[in-house]
Amino acid sequence: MPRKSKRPKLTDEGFQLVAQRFKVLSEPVRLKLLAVLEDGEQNVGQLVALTGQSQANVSKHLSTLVAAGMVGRRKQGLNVYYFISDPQIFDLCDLMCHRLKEEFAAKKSPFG
Amino acid sequence: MPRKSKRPKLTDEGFQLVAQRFKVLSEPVRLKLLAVLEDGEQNVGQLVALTGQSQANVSKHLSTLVAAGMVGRRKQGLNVYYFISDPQIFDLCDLMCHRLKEEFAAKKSPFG
DNA sequence: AAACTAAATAACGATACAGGAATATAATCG
DNA sequence: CGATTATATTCCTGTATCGTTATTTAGTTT
Repeated sequence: MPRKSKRPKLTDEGFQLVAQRFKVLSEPVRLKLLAVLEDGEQNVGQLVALTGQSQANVSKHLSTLVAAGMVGRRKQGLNVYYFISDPQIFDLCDLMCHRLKEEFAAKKSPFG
Repeated sequence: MPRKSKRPKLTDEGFQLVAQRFKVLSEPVRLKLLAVLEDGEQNVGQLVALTGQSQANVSKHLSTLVAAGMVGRRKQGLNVYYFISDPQIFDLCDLMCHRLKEEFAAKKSPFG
């Protein structure tokens, strides 16, 4: 059955933009970075320690998140602090997690 | 500033699952297929016509969507009809689009 | 300035995935 | 049964991207 609420259809460019944005969230390390940053800003060294990823890798993923406008940066001395600049992202993650929780309701779940 | 609502942190496996799911939505053709299916079920031939993609490509993307549990299939004679099996997906897309609309508010927008 | 530290970038190999062309499967029709 | 139609799958090529190592840049300290 069709959906009730009519939604304006996107142009091809629109689909591409939305897809690009989903792609940013389609990487476990980036999701982990976002999750850590949800508790407050952290510098790169801290993020390396908290995620267990290499410094180079963390830096690259942070660049991606900044480019997507999801995260902001603030330089302070030698350190660079990153912070969530688009908290709406967590609404997306919540929705996704909610659905996954339903699927895993019966099994042993990776959701704390 | 930290977020107010405490959310349970995911395990590494959890992050991977969420990422996998976002990845399914990170492809313009798949988004277009979902958008078309929102108006009601369609068979592969119709989807090929409506998306302008090759039959093989449509078939492959549909497999991905089925594997992710987002669409279902129903065989009828020679035709196979696909339909949305997880309407919550559109909530995700709406959230994403809403955010993008804000960003594009001033410019010429690809959102009809 | 030289030495040191934190972070970013470059270069590389490996893997994943989109899309095209060709082929295979499956259901229908004659 | 053979032919035909709709869909799926296989094989291939190009491209993107993850992660590592090494290097570079920027800021600090002495």
